[in-house]
Amino acid sequence: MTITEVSKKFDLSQDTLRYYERIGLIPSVNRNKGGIRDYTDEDLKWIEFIKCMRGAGLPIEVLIEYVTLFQQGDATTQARKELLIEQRQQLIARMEDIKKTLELLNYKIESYENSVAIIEKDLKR
Amino acid sequence: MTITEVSKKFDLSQDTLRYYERIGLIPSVNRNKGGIRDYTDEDLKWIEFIKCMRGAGLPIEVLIEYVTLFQQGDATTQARKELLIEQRQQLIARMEDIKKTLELLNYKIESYENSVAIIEKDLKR
DNA sequence: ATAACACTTAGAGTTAACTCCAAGTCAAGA
DNA sequence: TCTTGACTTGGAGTTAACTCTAAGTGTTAT
Repeated sequence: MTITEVSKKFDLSQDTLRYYERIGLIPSVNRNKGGIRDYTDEDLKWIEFIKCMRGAGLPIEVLIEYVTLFQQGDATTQARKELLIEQRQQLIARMEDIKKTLELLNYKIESYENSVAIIEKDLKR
Repeated sequence: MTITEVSKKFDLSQDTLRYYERIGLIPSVNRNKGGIRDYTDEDLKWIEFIKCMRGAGLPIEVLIEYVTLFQQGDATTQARKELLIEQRQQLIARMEDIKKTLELLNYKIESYENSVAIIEKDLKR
């Protein structure tokens, strides 16, 4: 699969895909005779995983570490697991923040609804 | 209340507090005779609100717009309400992303648990 | 064969959100 | 009086995560 196809499939710019590869956020992609990237299914799996994690806000640095550990083989499974558990904790905390903020937003929006209602009542007088 | 006290109360650096004021993210704070900031309860309310919103990731630009609208008075209540509704939408979307990612993380962690279990079984042979 | 186009690399530039720094002011204590 | 320390301002520097540019190569359509 070419970079153009991958870019469309995942809605990531070609620049971003090359950048991710350059910094080691995805394992390096094979080139064909002409030196052009040819993504394998394995590569696509990585991209999907990384895109999901980035979408939730996991830092690139942490994800690079995960990929690096992965490439070091079976000796690092424990470390990888711990890394994921740590990130899960962070995500749960983020979710709590968002929930709290959503409640406050709901409350504020409701009060705006009430005050708008009052203004409208005023207009009808 | 002095900037030191506010900084401690909300766990925001003095630099951040001054920065927020400078860019109009909080309405400007009164100074005493010596030119030193003296935060009112009203100011604290704003800081608490902004801190909550920033904690959930609302962009500074949007929050500045909200503060600006607020300072323009009652004519902007409708616009402010719409702004909050829009941001609520965004937050709900963020939350969905995080939920999806949490599920994937849970699944991955579980598989690491299983593979570790297998390794341990191997060791016992 | 030549033009058009997608691709390559290395490296510079951008954006958001701080964070730090320098130079200066002012009140309070030794 | 002198020094200490918290504060002031304006502006420069930093970090993360892209995003863009330039210069060059290789494949395809006319």
